[in-house]
Amino acid sequence: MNSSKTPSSSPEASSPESSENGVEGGRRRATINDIARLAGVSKKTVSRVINQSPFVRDETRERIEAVIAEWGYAPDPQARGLAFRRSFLIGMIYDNPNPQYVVNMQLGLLDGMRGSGFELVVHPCNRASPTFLQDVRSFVERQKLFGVVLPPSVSEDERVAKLLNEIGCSYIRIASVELDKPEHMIVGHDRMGAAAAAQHIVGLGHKRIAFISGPESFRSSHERRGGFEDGLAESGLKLTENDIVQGAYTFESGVACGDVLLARTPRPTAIFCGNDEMAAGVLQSARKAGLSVPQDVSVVGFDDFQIAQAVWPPLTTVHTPTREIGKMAAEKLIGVERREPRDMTKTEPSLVVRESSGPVPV
Amino acid sequence: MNSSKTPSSSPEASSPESSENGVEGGRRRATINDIARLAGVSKKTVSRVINQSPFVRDETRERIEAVIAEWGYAPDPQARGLAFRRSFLIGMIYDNPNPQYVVNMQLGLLDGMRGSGFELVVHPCNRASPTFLQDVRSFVERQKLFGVVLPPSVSEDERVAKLLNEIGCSYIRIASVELDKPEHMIVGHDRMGAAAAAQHIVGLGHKRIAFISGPESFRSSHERRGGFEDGLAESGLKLTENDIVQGAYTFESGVACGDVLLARTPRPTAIFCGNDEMAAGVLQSARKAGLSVPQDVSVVGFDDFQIAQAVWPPLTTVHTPTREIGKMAAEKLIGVERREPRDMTKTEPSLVVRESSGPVPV
DNA sequence: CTGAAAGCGCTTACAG
DNA sequence: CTGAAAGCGCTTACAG
Repeated sequence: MNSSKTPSSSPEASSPESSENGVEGGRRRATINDIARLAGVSKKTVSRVINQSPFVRDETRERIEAVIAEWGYAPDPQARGLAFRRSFLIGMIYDNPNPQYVVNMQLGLLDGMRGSGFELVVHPCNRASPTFLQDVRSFVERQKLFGVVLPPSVSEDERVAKLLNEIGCSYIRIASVELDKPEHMIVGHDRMGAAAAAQHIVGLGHKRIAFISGPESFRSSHERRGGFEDGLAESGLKLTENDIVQGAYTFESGVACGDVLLARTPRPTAIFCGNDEMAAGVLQSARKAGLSVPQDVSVVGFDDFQIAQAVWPPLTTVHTPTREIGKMAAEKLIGVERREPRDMTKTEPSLVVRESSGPVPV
Repeated sequence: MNSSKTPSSSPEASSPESSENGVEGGRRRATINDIARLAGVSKKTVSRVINQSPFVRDETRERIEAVIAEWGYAPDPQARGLAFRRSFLIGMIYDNPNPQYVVNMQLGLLDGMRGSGFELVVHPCNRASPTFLQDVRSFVERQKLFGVVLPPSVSEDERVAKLLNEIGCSYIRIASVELDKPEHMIVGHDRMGAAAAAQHIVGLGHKRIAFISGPESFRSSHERRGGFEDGLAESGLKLTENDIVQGAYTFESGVACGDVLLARTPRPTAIFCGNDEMAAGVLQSARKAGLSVPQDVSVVGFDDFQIAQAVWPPLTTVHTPTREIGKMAAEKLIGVERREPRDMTKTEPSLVVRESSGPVPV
């Protein structure tokens, strides 16, 4: 059994390399003791400077900071974490299947953590696993995580939030609705984006409009549908039961739903899809049916991931600022004070008009 | 200046939450001292069990393991790392711009690390930055990384390998050619995949064949080109200077190169592209020129990322087992002994024939 | 095969 | 405003 729960390369077991590791290029890294000695103070005072304590005379602080800078000293996060009983690691726990989303979210979190000394540990998971909660718990507890960021759909799992509260781990939930206290939330405002899509479609003169929804289990499915209906309502339009088809946020489900909708008589002249993947699927379906987009039918997506520009015609879609949202989440988690007030418009979705939408056919 | 190099939420500065953190749900986690006491041995002996030392009597070991299991004890990686002078974190340092690649690589690394107690810290970087090497160095040294995995193109940077050797950090380079000692390499065999693509194209009867290359700075560009030429050579065909156009592995460069190639007289009847992105671009270009794929021109890609199936027609391409390669890299780094011998065919690229390639037009 | 002492590099009370 | 002592949870020599 090599599935032991501890790293297996131990010193006593067998480590051929360990002997040569002592002889590294360059001199030993400075420690807090070195800095204290060099600055002629106790290590506690150096510690105060590191931790930005106000109880240090300016003169002393400057002297210490000079020594720190001269030696390029950086405190050991491991030792600091051991004493703090809390590491300087941020966990991202997620099950979102879209690579573009995942990568943009990671980049955003890293943006928000830059220069802070924190590092990002990634932790994909499976919410359906019987050991899911136990996995999350042991991940958080073993690493003594400073905090975790939860994108959808993990963010929508109340069991996870409850667990995190119980074990006293800071967390930020990213979701399309306010699911928790404000200090734990970054909200995406999917409704606004979907409403903008509705207005765009209505503005083009469409009346026979269909909606392909994401899966029931995602809050964003409901928000995007709700926002779309809000937008239509402004022009006095509304979706009937029949106008809504249930997809699964996948390309294949988009093809299937497209097949259903495009076979109808009368055919819808515009289809709003819960995400780009499904919109790309509808494009595929239209091609099979010999229909032109947007001449015969307009198609609008949501997310503005790369696929939106790679398909033909390029998709009109709702851009979501995933990376910016990630940045905000990280900043909130680690408690960064911002110079400028937050510009809320930067995290709002916005409509991007491309070539997959056009006037209603005559 | 909040750009201090240490986490800013310090106890002395201002931490409103810190007081309530002491009162967490449930009892304190067990430590090595608890286990030692409960098992009636010294902590050193518990340590020996944790580290799989052979110098423990079987009876003693079993008793200790029983206590460990009963209490669900897991050693604190932070304390262990402090004593070891080495953390149990694996870094992935990368600059590959493709989200699908990045996510699959991460998943593969995680596959290889599962159950080992290691965690994955992600570290995107910019090789062109003047502080690049310094950034890598301080990341590795500060976190006392157990080791790092370098996908292309970071893996191709000799300065990074040199640095890592100097500071004594284990590393695995993932590349399309053997750039280093075998213990530091996982090789992708891009040549084989490109040769298979050539054979497929030749088999379809094509003679006027063009190649869109990736950027000079990526080794894979050269390997894919070389492999393609090898494959053609088997049938006595060869590429002239004129048949090769230089792209940049991006969708846009694919469009541009497609525009150039498809405007020629006589037009090539088949185009092999260095990756899927560029192949998707060529599809776009063909559409603009009013050409049908594969009736007028066959297009073949490389990678088999999602885009290959989302475009129309779906791309014939070379599938690369990114995730499997990541798994091997992680296993090699942490020194996992494998039950079965490695199945090399699992890391070889393989041709996937879809609808973007067909017989040469008559 | 097993253990007591010292140490990894920090921070926490507690003094002054 | 500053410091000496003890401790965070492990592992390393060194003994036996």
